[in-house]
Amino acid sequence: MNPDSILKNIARHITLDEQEKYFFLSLLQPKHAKRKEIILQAGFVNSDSIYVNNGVLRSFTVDENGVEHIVSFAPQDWWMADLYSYFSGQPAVQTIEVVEDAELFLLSRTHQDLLYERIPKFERFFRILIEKSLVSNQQRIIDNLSLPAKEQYLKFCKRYPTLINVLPRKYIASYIGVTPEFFSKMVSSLVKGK
Amino acid sequence: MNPDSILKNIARHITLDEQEKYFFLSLLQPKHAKRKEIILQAGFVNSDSIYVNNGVLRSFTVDENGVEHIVSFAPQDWWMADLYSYFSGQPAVQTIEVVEDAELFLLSRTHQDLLYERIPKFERFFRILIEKSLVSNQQRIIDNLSLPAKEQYLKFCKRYPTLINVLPRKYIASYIGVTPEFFSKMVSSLVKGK
DNA sequence: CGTCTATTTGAATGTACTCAAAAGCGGTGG
DNA sequence: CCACCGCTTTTGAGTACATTCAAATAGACG
Repeated sequence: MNPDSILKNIARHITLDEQEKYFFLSLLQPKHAKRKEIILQAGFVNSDSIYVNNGVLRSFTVDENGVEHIVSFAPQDWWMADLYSYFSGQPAVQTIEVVEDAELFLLSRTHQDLLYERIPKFERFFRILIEKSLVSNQQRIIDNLSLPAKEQYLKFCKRYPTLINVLPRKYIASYIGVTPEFFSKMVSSLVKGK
Repeated sequence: MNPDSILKNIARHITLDEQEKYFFLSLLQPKHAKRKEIILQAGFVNSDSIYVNNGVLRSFTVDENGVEHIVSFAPQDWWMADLYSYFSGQPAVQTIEVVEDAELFLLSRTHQDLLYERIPKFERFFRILIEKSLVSNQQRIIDNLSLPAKEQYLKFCKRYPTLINVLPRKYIASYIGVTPEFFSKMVSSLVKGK
């Protein structure tokens, strides 16, 4: 499995020499995973940060009525985890599942701590990741409060153009927070004009 | 203005000696602010982290129809900022306003960087703060997707018991994402029994 | 006491949901 | 290659949740 992409991902924020690169890569656990495969099951502790080398993941919760709610998608070059569980050590509230066959790199919490110790720059790297997630989560909350479903969908299209034709529509519906039925009607009303 | 509370806040995550405490406090700018006062105006760059020594703040955005949407409240002992602006240096999307007369400590970005340099432990402190915000924001997104307005309100009551009788109801309505009119009907239907 | 703002109430409307059923689509095995 | 199965998407009717607009009522403060 080719680690070029993850090294490039890191190089965007911090600079590593050859030895550091090597050490970092030695901490990763590569994993191939097929569509529908569960990477993390809600209720279990999430002890890995997951990097998506290619493929697509989704994370979701299941409410008391058994309805799934998609929290986020992770396309190529994204990191994913149930951060609540990851930070607190408590059982995860989210499930992480493969949407499109994927090559992943797993970085365990233990290895991550080791990494911080040996190459403190990585503190900075992951801090920046977290900062960015926080900002984008906040923006999502704002959109949720401000925008009707239609506009949230349009925004989604702009933001994840590569995902629109890859994801089942019902996943997009769930992400936006509407039923698949309503989503279908909404999209067809958009196409027809207005 | 008494800095005991902010020192206790920090002591929850990192340990400081007397000299470090003194240095930290020297970087803070105390500020008294009255109800309705704007601490940060959307459109301007947010270059301070704001600690609420007492009183209450709110942050909100204004949509294209001029409707306010409350992103978060900061009661006593909380930190607040427009993190998008703070991290990126771009104009803020949120406005921060005083809800109850407040005593604040402002920590400028410059001073915060100085702090990181002189007392690296603070990197850890603020990283933990950000991690916690991220987790709670994610939980809010999940609630938004999963729960009807009624249950979101009940959850809000449990989570911020001290705020319920302090905040104007229309602020809580806005935070939850409903109109004040609907909120009023919803609450009275809850009181009457189901 | 009067003014300003927050809250409540009501009627009409719109947005989104539920349930049921039909239609589409992709893969698999005969 | 076609028929069937399982799953996704669409369609429609009826319903529930939430909004808008207008107006009345209640509170807070000078």
